[in-house]
Amino acid sequence: MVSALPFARIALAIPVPDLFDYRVPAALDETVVPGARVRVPFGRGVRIGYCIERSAEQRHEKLKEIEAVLDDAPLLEPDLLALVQWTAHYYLCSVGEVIEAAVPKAVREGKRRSIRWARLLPAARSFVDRGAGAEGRAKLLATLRDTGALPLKELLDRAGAGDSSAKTLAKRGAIEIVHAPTREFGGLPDPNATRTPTGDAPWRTPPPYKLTIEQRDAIAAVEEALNPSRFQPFVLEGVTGSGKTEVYLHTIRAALSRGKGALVLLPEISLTPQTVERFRERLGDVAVLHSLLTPIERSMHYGRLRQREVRVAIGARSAIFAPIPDLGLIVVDECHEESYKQENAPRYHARDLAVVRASQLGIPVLLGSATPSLETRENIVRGRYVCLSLPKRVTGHGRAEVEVVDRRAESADDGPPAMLGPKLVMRLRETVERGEQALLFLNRRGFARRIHCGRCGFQLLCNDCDIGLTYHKRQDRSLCHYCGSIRPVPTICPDCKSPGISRTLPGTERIEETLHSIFPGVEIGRLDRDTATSGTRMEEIITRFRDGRTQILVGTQMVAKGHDIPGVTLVGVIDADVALGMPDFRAAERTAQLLCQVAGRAGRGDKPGRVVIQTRQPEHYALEAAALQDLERVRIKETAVRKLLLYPPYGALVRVLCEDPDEERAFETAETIRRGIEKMGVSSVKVLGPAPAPLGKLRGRYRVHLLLKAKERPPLHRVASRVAWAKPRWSTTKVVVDVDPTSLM
DNA sequence: AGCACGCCGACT
DNA sequence: GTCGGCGTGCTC
Repeated sequence: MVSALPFARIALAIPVPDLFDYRVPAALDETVVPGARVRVPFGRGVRIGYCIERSAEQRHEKLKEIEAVLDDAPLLEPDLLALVQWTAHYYLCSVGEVIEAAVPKAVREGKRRSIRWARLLPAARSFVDRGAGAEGRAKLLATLRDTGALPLKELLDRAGAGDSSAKTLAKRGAIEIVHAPTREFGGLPDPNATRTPTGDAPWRTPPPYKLTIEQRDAIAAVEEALNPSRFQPFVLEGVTGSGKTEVYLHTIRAALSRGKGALVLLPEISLTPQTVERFRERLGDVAVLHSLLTPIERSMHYGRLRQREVRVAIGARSAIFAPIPDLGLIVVDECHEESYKQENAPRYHARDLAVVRASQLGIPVLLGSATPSLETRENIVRGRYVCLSLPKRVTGHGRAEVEVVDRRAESADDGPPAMLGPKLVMRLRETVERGEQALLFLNRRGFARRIHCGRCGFQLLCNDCDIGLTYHKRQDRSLCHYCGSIRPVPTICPDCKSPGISRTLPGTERIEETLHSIFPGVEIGRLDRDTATSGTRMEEIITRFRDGRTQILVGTQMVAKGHDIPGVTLVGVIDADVALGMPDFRAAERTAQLLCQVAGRAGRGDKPGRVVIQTRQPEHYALEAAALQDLERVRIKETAVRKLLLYPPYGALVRVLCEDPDEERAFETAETIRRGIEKMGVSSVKVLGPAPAPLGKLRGRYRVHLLLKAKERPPLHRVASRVAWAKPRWSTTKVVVDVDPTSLM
């Protein structure tokens, strides 16, 4: 008997800082252990919670008793329990809230419709039986030979054998027993799937090409941290096509061959069937966790990982909490991607949690990107992260030639500039005439971003949001890109009754139309949220482009990030100033990253690529950096400003957002919070605001924010914690505390 | 977060 | 008269 502490501290999915204490009845004394899922009385109902620790001290008058423990074994292993607690503390939310985000709903609610299946293994063919009980085993095998796989219970019934026969067969390698959903939920995932190889870990299919020296060096560096295992973050820096994935695959295999599991994080957007297939092809069975899974499928993958039936998990943000026993390696691909930051509670950053989880476990973590963030770069400079570079493109072609076009010069003579300037049109024409393909990027969808009166200046705005409506021509309607509300477009100005309604600031829809008129007969494609309405639609558009049917493809972020869009000989950036003009201290960095990413699509096969970037600020360092494909320039340029203003990576940032349908209340709340902070007298924490957020109103709620900055994190965390757990004066006001915000909108 | 209690306005 | 709006407080 280990401990018999009389109480247990339970995490519930309620946004209060404290755990809830309960008395542990004698019957449950041995099963209420940290990580156990329990049912407890709460208020006048019951709830599911998680034991965080046992305790000796009664810190509450009247304690209720735990009603039941809901699983045979604790649901959360010690490693995840530690991660979940760290997350709650750091991001200022309750442990229960983190668990709610970490564990699939169907698992939390115990809806695991998974059963034990028996499946025939190849070894059964050459299986020679001997010893006692051979008869039962033979019957069992014969039954299984007809079907390949059966639910264990059904198999035993049909064969009239006991489950000890099955156990023996499993031990001798003739069959295996795996957890999988019941037949009505899809049965075994793939009866013929190869299990993730362990032991000698042979490739399921061999590598497609010989590794470069840089790849081999990178793999060796990670392997060195794998054996013996130690905490070490690595940054794998390399452009698209430089062979990052091959490094992931080799290092994962190295982890597997040491009996360890591996976790791969990808941005949701690049978690496509092709990517997943690539991992499956080489590694065998992997658990895939993405947003389109049904609850039961999620639950199934969760169970298979927990049972060690699969040793590799691939998933988006929330997969950072995947239950992988003996985790040996974490990979975060495209680690600069902002989609790793969750934009609602718990507002964690999966890339940062990956480093935390690796540190807690004492294992290496591999952060891959062509354009690592300044935070990551700074960690390299400070020697915390080891940088591994893959400079060359495996596929051969060299760096693209980048032309930065000054749109002010182009438009000097004849009136307002066309979105497609003469230089870009010329390059497009050359490309089309050569029968090659071009990719055009504009970070603005719809036909026109601004609908306004040419006479009095009236602009059509959203009723609920502080933003102008965008005209969409195909639907002939205007819509709000934040709340999605739709309105008809007036033909006369509602203000001055003049008939001159203008639609300016062209988006991708408009560009597509213009291209049709400039290049009649040429197939033009468009890839944005309006055309790629589903995964299938998106694949269709990309496939048409890959096949060469589409000659020019226009698109938003979608053409820059993720998605397997092939290289082209011309990449055009229609308006680099869109990203540069964002009201955010990261605007320059983001612009440079984005431009480098689109430019990275230029060059195909042995044909060199050409990039044309249109801008009104050609002298801006973000554009210089993009032209030279050198993000280090951005880091060096930004250093002074960010140091001075205490912005990351030279300071820690917390954003406090106050929302209320009443503007006055939103502002008052922010003001009260500011005064409260000042009263704390923590001089090292600087408070900016209250100020209206850049999106001053969203979905009918006014938004006022504060920005808290500090050179050192601990005092900032203390202040932020006070703010996070204080109750606002009005029940209609929502106060959001965002630690390490990525968006300041 | 839920959920109940409680206190004021406009309906059968 | 009461139905229901949401503002307030509590949950171990």
